[in-house]
Amino acid sequence: MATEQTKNSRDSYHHGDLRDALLQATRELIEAKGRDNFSVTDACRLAGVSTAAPYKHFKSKEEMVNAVIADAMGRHYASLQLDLAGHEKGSKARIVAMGLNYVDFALREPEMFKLRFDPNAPEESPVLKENGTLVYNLVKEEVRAALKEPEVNAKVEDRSYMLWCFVHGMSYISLIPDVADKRPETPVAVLLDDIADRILAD
Amino acid sequence: MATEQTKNSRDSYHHGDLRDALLQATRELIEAKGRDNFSVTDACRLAGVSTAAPYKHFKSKEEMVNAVIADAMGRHYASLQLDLAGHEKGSKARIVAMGLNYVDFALREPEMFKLRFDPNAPEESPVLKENGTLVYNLVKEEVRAALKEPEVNAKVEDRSYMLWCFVHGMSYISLIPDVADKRPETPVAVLLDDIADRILAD
DNA sequence: TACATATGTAAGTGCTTCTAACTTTGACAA
DNA sequence: TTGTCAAAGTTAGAAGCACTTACATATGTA
Repeated sequence: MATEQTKNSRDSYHHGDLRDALLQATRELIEAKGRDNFSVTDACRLAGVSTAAPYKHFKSKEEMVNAVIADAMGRHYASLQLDLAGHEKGSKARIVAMGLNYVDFALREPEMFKLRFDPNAPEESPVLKENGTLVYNLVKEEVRAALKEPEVNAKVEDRSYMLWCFVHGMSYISLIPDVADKRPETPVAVLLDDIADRILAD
Repeated sequence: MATEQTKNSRDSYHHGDLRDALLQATRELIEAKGRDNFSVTDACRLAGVSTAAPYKHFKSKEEMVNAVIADAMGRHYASLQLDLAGHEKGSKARIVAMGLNYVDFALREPEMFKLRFDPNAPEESPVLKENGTLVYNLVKEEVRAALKEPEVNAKVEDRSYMLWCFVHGMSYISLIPDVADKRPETPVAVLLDDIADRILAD
């Protein structure tokens, strides 16, 4: 009897969980064809509903995409927590792990990564700002501990920002087509370890 | 008599220099309203022609945008040459100047900067790749000289890449809305000088 | 069982990119 | 000076898009 109540497949007039289905379709389509080639119509086709259906769940295409970005940030944050768990707090290894996690996510979900930092309607999405602050505070706290500073002072701010700039740039550059010839042989993890030493040095 | 021949303003059936006018309109509109909100129709309105006119000069909207990006890269390269002129070859100041130039361009033409590194149809635009290689070779040569290495070896490759990652990330981060609270008080130029020391150190 | 509400559809508006067929203009050869 | 052609505009329209309105159907609850 209980199994009768959940009808996820499209065997009736009502979908069951269209909101999620649309988010998934949106994410897959954006990741497959790029932000510029995504259309709500395509997402509807994938979910098997009419083109008007999404507007019962989202105000606009923009809001749909923003919801997908927020989802991606959730996944990113979860994977970060997982990666951090294996390293001792205040260790350089932990900082390197954070950097690697950042780069890995960019490679895993390039379109999500790019959209996260260049959304169409930034001011509409305070979720992104909160998420960013949350993660960046984590970075600063790690840097503070690694530098053995009693508090997050100007020095910690500077070094944290340097690390972020480096890791962010490395991630973005990894996504640019045709830069394979510019990337050195040295593996990403080694480069990260190296730069961490340099930035954490006095 | 000679003045009669050049008719740049739209006082006749033929425009005179529609291609350039469209490129300028495209650039202005993208920079003003963002890549996602640019339409060829708008560019036509600005240039004062019908919506079919652009297709006598460009194959598609994509090609139009790519041409505008290529233009922007030309301006960027010119400004780089200008900024380099004032500094001695092989000096750290010259490397810092390159970084500052990069960040400045991103701030000056944010949409062009973002599009340059995330175009819609990358494979169609070998111009971008050539431009990138040209500039990056400049960086590597500067780093080689600063490190006093006889040639561009693995060490030079690594350090150049580190510098690029940092500067690229710094530029991108400067364009993210609502990160003012994360940016340290320390001026960009000082941070660049600091990181250059760290990356060029043994 | 009645009904309010949530969630779907069909149809249509106005915008978009891009094409096809036509018109105007300027350049150049006879 | 004039005829012809290619270049560079035009208008009209096809196909696809985001989104709205009015309507249909299902679900939960009194």
